Amino acid sequence: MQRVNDIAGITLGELAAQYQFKTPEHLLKEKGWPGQLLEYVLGASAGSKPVPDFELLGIELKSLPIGYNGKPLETTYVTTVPLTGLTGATFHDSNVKKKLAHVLWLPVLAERALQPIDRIIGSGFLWQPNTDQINQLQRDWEEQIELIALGKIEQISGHLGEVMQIRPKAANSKALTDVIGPHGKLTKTLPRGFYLKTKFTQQILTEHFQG
DNA sequence: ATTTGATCATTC
DNA sequence: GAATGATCAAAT
Repeated sequence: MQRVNDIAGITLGELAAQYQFKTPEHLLKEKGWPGQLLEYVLGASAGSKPVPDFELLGIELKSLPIGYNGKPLETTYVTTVPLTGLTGATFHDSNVKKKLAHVLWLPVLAERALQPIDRIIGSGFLWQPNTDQINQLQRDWEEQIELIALGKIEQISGHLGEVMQIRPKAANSKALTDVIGPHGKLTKTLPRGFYLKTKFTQQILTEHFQG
């Protein structure tokens, strides 16, 4: 947290310069750059291993793009949606619950008009979901996972879920992976991910900075 | 080929 | 303008 507090207020460009990290002109082809820079600087176990960013602390790092109004500009990716082997799956054992058990939120002023290097790092904070938030996530998880388990994934779109939605998460719209089909047989579909709606992350910001 | 880091861009 | 759907690079 000391390192987090040390970088609050400076720009991504200044931080990248200090660590001799590359600085793209735009994020058209390096969409993950802000997160990768922050992981590197804060000492998160690099790479794309399916474990928490700070493995020994069990803490997940999430950068959160916000606008001049302080509100989130984008939904927040959580994890891949399991599309097979859902028999007996429960929210309690889900990757969603594990990922969100302990999060280091790091807001970044990231208006699109600002070049990536001019985006300003905000005040990061540790967060754990409260009972209400757990319950909201569980309801959304169960509703949507049930549809998938019943072979109805094609009925799922981004409008489902009160605070957490399922959307494509793939190289492109032609990528395919296994899924439970309408008649219980495996078929193919676009890989999906769970995303937190901005309503939810905004609530987290509000309760931290005003609560 | 998949997961993680997300943001871009079109649609509503 | 917000939300959904599409997409990109690195790491494994």
